[in-house]
Amino acid sequence: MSVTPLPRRTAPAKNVLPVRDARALLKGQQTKAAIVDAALGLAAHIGLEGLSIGALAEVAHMSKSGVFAHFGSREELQISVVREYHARFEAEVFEPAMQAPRGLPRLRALFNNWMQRTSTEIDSGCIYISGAVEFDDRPGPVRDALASSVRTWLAAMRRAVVQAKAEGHLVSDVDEDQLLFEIHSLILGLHYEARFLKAEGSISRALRGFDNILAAHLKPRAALASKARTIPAVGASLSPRSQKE
Amino acid sequence: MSVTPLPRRTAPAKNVLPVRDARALLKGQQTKAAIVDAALGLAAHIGLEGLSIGALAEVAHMSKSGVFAHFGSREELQISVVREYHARFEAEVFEPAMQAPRGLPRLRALFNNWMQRTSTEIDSGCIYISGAVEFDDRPGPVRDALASSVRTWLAAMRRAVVQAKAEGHLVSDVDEDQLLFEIHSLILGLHYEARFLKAEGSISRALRGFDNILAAHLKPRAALASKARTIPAVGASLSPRSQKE
DNA sequence: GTAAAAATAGCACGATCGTTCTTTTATTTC
DNA sequence: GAAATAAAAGAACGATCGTGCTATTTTTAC
Repeated sequence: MSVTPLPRRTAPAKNVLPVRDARALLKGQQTKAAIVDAALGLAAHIGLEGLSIGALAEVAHMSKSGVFAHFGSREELQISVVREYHARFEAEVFEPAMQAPRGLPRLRALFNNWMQRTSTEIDSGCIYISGAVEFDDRPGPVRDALASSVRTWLAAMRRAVVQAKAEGHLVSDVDEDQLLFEIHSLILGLHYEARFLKAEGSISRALRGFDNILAAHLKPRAALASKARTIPAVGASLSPRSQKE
Repeated sequence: MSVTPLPRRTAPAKNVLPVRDARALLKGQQTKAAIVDAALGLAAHIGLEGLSIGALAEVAHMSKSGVFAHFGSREELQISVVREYHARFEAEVFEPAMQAPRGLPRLRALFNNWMQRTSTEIDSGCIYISGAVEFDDRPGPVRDALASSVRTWLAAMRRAVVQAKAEGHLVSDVDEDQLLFEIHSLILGLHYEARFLKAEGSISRALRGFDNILAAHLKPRAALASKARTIPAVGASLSPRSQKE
């Protein structure tokens, strides 16, 4: 909500057009980021559709019009929230898992982070799940942004499955789309049980489900130690290019 | 929407208090049923939270206050919708499956009907899934009604698993809660892929997932033909009592 | 038929919604 | 510093929300 003001630039650039980088954001960009942050917290609880500019202005300690001016429309605000969620998902779920060695370990890491993000964390309402329900019958740019982000993430998971096959950790006749579907389903089951039914032990059921799925496709004695450990790439991104190497 | 008026009773009962049964509903009850029917159709598309009395009045060709008078509050309307969905779910998913012989066949039938209800049918937005997302952070009577219905249904599915074990179709060390979780997850995955991502082949992926789950727990050569086929109970209900026998 | 009762419509209320326009304040540029 | 510009606030709009109250119409009971 409150963003500590950054120190002013002591030596202003000589350019006619001011250089605005991450360290010296214009005031407007700072507050916009703060608004989106607050909006994300709100949307995690009441959904993208429940997000109202009035309520957002209140938690951001601003006027309605002050908030509105940054986006121009409620739809643009919702899209900004989706984009921000995408960025955080990438930074907190995808990137840390890229540190794990390629193949099964990385797939496990991705699944673990995904589980945590979906059910355990504070403000853990998952926009990708609640948004899917809110926008499955509602075409438009918000739905498009949401679907695009989800597909990007699912594609990343799919690549991890393909790699686990390539590394010889999984048998070669495994259907990656089927595996992806079953894994994704477990996450949805976890979210449902943990957040709505408030059931105990959902995490361990999801974990066991993951093991059950993989058990059917594990190479009997995979050359887990024989393969050289690849050094994880820095600055990994959800886009396929950087996960390639 | 339109309910064909029932023929008047030709011979009115002699009782002081009129006997009102299903064949001779008071006008009010008829229109209330019609309203709830329209509300269910609306809620299937835009969710229980998106349901507004004004929009409902419009599709029901009534005035706002005319609709409102039947429920007294929006919350009561939402609860009525949940109850109606419960009744239909029981009639269209549970009861037909009870015709199948106890054990694995019945479990399969339940899953098949569940899949169909969730993804295939017209107006197929599932209140149990959308409602879970809308009310996971919102305590109150609507959430309670929703959770109660879902738990009743999940308990029925669980009994079917237990029976499949008792019938010797599944190995005896199967964890029914784990199995139930994984099956439920498949339904959620199907709903997500089919309704939000508009993916092709979701049904067959869910079916294959179901087979994969069961494959790990199937009795090698179960006495499928040796067991006597039990005659299905008439008037089966989601409540455990009537499924017992 | 008539009288009682139930069902529905009509109207208005305060609140909140997203949005627009104008004015004031804060920040940047020089 | 002053001038130019960006950011935020303020006020108001038409719409819609759920809900209450009062008529009017329709259905019941006799």
